[in-house]
Amino acid sequence: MSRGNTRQRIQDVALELFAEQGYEKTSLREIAERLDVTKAALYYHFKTKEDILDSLFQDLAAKPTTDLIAWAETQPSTLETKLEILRRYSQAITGAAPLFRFMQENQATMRDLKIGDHMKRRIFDLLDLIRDNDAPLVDQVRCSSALFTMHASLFTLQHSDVPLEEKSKAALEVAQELVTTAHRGSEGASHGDLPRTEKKSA
Amino acid sequence: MSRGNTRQRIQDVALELFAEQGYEKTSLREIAERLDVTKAALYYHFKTKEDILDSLFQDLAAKPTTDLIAWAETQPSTLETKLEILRRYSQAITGAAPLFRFMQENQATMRDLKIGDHMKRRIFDLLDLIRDNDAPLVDQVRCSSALFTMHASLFTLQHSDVPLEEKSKAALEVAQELVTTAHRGSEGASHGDLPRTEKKSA
Amino acid sequence: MSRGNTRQRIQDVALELFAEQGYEKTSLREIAERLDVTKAALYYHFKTKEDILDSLFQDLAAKPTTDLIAWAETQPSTLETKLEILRRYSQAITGAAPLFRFMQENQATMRDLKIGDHMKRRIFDLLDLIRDNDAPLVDQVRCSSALFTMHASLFTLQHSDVPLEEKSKAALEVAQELVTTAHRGSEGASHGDLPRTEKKSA
Amino acid sequence: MSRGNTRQRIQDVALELFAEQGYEKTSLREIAERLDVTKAALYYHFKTKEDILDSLFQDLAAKPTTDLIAWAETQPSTLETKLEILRRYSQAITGAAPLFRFMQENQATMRDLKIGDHMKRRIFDLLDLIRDNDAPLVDQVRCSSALFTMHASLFTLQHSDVPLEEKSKAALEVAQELVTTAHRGSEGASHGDLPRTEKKSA
DNA sequence: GATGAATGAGGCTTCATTCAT
DNA sequence: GATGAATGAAGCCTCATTCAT
Repeated sequence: MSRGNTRQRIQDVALELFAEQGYEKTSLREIAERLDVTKAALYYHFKTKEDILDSLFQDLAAKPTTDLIAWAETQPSTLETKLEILRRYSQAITGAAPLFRFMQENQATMRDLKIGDHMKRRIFDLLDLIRDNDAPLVDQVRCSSALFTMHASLFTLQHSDVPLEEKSKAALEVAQELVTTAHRGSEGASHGDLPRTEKKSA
Repeated sequence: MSRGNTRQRIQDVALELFAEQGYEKTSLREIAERLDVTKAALYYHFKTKEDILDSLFQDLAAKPTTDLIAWAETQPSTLETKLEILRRYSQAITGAAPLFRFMQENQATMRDLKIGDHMKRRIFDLLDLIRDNDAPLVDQVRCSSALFTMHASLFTLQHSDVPLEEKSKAALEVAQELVTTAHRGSEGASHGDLPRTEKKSA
Repeated sequence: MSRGNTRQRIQDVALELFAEQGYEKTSLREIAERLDVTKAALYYHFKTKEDILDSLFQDLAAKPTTDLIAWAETQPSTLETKLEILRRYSQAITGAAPLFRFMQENQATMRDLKIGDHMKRRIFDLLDLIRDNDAPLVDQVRCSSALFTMHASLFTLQHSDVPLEEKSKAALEVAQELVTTAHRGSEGASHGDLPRTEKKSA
Repeated sequence: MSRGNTRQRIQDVALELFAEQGYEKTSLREIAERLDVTKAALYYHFKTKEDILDSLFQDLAAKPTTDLIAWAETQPSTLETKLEILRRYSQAITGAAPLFRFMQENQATMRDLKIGDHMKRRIFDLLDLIRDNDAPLVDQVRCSSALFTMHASLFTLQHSDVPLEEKSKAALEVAQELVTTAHRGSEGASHGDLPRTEKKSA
């Protein structure tokens, strides 16, 4: 019956509960009960509670974000690259939505967790690829905001009627618009026409 | 020395610790020790742990946001009004920064707390005053994003060198820009002069 | 009923159980049950399990041994002094018999405990006051043996019929004899005949 | 490589860890990990944790001590015999040093272990062969002390610079001296002045 | 206005052991 | 000859809360 899949099942249930209730409020007892297994069984598969979370991070978020950053670092720092970074990041987030939701909503907790540091570093790396450190503060905020928009729009608000994918698409659009504006700004320059990001969707 | 101000001191320390470490990870023991007082003393001033948090909310966030919403509801739903809402909200946030930071970073926890509901309601009220429910999804995301931008820019990122007030100002600017874009979009078409917030950085 | 004496009662029961069963095999649950109190109550009075043991050490063994060493350091390093050290140490041990028995029988455990170090240091201090570092190995062993004799004779063997005080006295006597022999040896001296330790009593 | 020797390797590692850390604090997990084997493998070779210890006792200590006692029982109860017993016991101890060290340092634990009883019996048997039950208490303590001296001198003190064998030799010498003194005393008989050790305290 | 003492619930973790394969 | 998976018991500890004083 419970063949080799227990580890996976633990991860599934844990992610669900962590995302739903938060890390602290989810006890190993609860996870175990949900799986009809003893707490000790969890410890056969994972060394600590934090380890369960770490494994989720490794399995769901580590590779995509690492790959994205690696790819981005080989690209020229053009607007097109930045927009593509956002698009790919949007995909990464959507592909591991519950985990990213968890991170959004448990930031205080994350500060003492290994994955807190990991993620922080990665997000800063992304940010650095998107923004220009010499640009005016407003432009930098635009870029941060681009990232937060994607995080927050998906999880914080529950336009429950709208499917995730549409929200994701809309968030990406707004994020790209923000980065475009920032990019245009830091380039200095005069160009008659506005960054009509809306064109894309037209 | 510690005359009638113990209640206040409890609030101060609690807010500091809640913001720094999160709600769950801050124990009453810790608060009491910091004040050189017994846990039981806390219970003389507050009925429960959650009560301490609620009192902070009442004292720091309730009035400003309630007032803001009340005021906003008496205004016409013009772009100017919306921009003013953002400005005032920016002030409210900055005036109670640690508390808002706490909310940002403890969203999962907030879900089971009274003030979680309170704040959620208020933010949705604000959102409703800013966005047009019939507008395209992208515009709605712009408006949400405006709010999140103000929340997130202040607390999540540590441009530690930049003073809070400048960050606050920049965030407001981006937020207003987002709402302006959204507004322009939902109004359909023709409007002679854009609220070119970008001018400032020019 | 349980007025201010709970702390004391915890110590009493703990010492009894630690001595009887060993440190690891005595659980806080057991101590609590014996006192008809909850485990949490123990934690009101002591920060950790180890703390209970430490407090016993402080209350029963620290002062006597510290005093003894302090006194001994003010004395000349004569045989009389050494014999008096043994006498006083014998008293210290007998006065805190269960604790010393505990130490004897839980040496492996003591290695990871704070009091392990403390006691080790103290015993080595005593040893240094009794033996001569330049003396032949045999004499050094005599001195160590003197100390061990007092420890071991009291607790390891259960001549259950013989009262503690007589055992204590006999052990002291043997210990003093050993140190006397050692002392005579290190004093140089020429004695054609074998180290007839027996001479001493002649 | 690891042919039929796994059982042996388990014993080796277990003895090392038991002696180093104590019985309770050494877990089967730790032993298994050191051997790069699963805990379950240990159970193929031994029925319980205690069984591992017992096997060590059987393989290292049982035969030598049994033989020693058997031999001693065939001998006349002269001083020479006693001194020879000590010599042989010294060899036994030195030959299984880690195991004897373990016993020394885990006496509390040994009380609930099968080998605790075994060893206790054996040591008492030895003691009975060495001492005279009708002798004065002091002489009996001398004999116990002789045994303890050999145990303790080897393991408790770390004259780390002195090689084990020299310590062993010195300890044996002191032990023999103690027994000699005791023997001369219990022989009662005619020697002008008794070993009136009590004089000292007079 | 606050303390001292205690509780009950529950947290994470570790252990020796089992058993089907 | 050994593993993989799991269990049940128990360990230490922390927490929010209560209440008599």
